[in-house]
Amino acid sequence: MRPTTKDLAIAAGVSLATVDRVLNDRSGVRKDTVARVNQAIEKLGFIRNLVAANLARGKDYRFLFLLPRGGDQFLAEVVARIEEANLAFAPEMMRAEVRHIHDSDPHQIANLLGALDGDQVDGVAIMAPEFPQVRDAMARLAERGIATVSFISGHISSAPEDFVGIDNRAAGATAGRLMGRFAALSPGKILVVAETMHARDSLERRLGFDEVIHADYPHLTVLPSLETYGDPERSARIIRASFASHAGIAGVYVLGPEARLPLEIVTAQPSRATIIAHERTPFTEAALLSGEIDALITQDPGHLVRSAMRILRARCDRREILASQEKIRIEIFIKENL
Amino acid sequence: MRPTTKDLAIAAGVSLATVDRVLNDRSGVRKDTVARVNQAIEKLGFIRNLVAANLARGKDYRFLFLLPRGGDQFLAEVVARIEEANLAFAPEMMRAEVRHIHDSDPHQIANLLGALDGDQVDGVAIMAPEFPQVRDAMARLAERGIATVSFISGHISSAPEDFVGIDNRAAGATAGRLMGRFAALSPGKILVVAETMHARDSLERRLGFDEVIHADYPHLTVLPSLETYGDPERSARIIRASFASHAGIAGVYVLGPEARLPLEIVTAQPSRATIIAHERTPFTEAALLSGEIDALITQDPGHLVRSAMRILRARCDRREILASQEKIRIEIFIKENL
DNA sequence: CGAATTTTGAGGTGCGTACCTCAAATAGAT
DNA sequence: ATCTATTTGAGGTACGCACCTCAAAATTCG
Repeated sequence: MRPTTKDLAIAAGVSLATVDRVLNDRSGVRKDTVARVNQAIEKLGFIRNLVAANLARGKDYRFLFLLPRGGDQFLAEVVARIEEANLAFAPEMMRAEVRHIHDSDPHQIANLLGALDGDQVDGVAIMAPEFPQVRDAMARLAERGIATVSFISGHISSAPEDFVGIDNRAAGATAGRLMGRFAALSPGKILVVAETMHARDSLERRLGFDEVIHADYPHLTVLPSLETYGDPERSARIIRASFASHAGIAGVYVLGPEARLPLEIVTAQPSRATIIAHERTPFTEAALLSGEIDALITQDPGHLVRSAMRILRARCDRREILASQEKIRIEIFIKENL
Repeated sequence: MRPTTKDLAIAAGVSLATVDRVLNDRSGVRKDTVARVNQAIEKLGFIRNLVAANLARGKDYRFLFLLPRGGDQFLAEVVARIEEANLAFAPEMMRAEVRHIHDSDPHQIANLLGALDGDQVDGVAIMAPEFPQVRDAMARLAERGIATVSFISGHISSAPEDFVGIDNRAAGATAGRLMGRFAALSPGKILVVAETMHARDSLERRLGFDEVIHADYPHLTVLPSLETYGDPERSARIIRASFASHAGIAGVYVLGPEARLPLEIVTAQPSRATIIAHERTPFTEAALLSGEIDALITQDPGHLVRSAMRILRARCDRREILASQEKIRIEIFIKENL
């Protein structure tokens, strides 16, 4: 049987009350007494029963996901996974809600974060670009005892366990390598399509992509990024124009999470270019199976969500996380392993 | 606040004892009373607090992993992940032990399973080939209230939630597709190396591999599988012989989880073949980074272990599992996304 | 040295459920 | 209607811990 607080008290020669004070680092215990209790913890291999602790505390964990407004399919997947996680984690007393933000308005985000009530929310996962104001607001939340993580995008410079997502540069490099290996050996041009290149994520992907292509596939020329701004007409115009003016387009790399728009236009072209896109959505999945696109670089939305919740919870409990479980992989999907 | 059993009792107009009987479906409750309680559950949206339930029951979950004897690096990874999972799941009162078996001796395995004591073990994850005796023994365990899952290999024909692992045919197909796309366009031969082709997993991988190559890359010829039997001398001999007798080997596909032996010999050959192997181990990882091999098809050992434990636990609690979390992915690693 | 302060102990209550006992109510059989 | 078997209720204890109070003990300070 696992040792309990009672065993600890006996072993340390103190009372239950003192053990309790040490465990929950409440004040009013002399340093050497603390040391004695900690020694007993070591010696007995005491593991605090979080289950019982949370029961006693009547604690439940309430988390908030701040996601950009706007409806790309990837985001929809994320939201669906949050719902799913709510079911899965309900027995463990965890709950998450989604709130949408304008991800280009740091002021609004900072305000929202500042207004959060520690009694209502235990942790926040924030998907937003890296604004100083947001960063500051997150720091202040931490001071008020509300846990935070950056989610999918932004603030990657922070410690790895403060960020739930992939290294976008590596993701771009992965795309680059696949493009290099999949595309024909003969010289050709690569079209890069993004919703916007203002997002740091897109820049990093492009960076990683270019790096690999330049280094190892000099016969391929990467064209300047096309930006769709999410506008169907603009997309159609600029992509068609590119195909028209550049003969020999060997590959298309669709950077952003919303691949549908560009893909519909690209696949309508007569060319037989290698196409690589990001994120697994019903649309990209179908396109991969039908052979319209060649590979998908993804991160698992379910994993992202659960990881964020587990990390937030570990923070609330001041517990270590299991790093290997929380590492988000850059996944490669082709038709066969979908 | 979430409704408790007390609220349920009031809402159903029965006592706590009766609610308890219904929840844990103990006998001694009339059908219509059961119905009344269930209605109250629906109406209040009662979610049973597993945390409190397990506390009250003083329950901990003790699982057993039956793994083949023998020391390939992949297996070592699995064992390491089990250790890790023990730490991570300790607060949730789950524990797992490893026991090694002779995976070619169904009799011994069946005996071992038959001798398991329901008071000592709550669930078993079994990694063994598909023997009828083992299957029967597993069925008998289920009758005695001990949960079972097939782990990584074997009994894939069972329901998906009885099997923790990947579809090896799809994994082979994935390898085939990558081989087809990575290897040069000119005709060439593909060497396939396995420890043994007696294992069903190997057969399925080969099957999937061949399927893709034959269908889409007719210029590639897949040679008969070489079997190393885990013997270094034999491996060296047969692999060198193959390289000597076949000019133009364009690719090497290493089937089994123990890639080290064949890889060391293959990479010593002067050829510049595309090399694809399975499983991520310190060795294959290094080989991928150094460029000696081109791609790795893997399943995440940590995920496998945690998934098995979560599934076993859900079975013990007679709970649904979250299928999307337990789906083991066929991962593709190249240098860039390692 | 005594007073003020800090540290510690003992004990209680509650979290939501499991599980047990004993008695009471109800149903079914004769 | 009487007896028996079944079903139900009331209440208690326990699980391991959090958190509270009050008093006793130890320590520090002037």
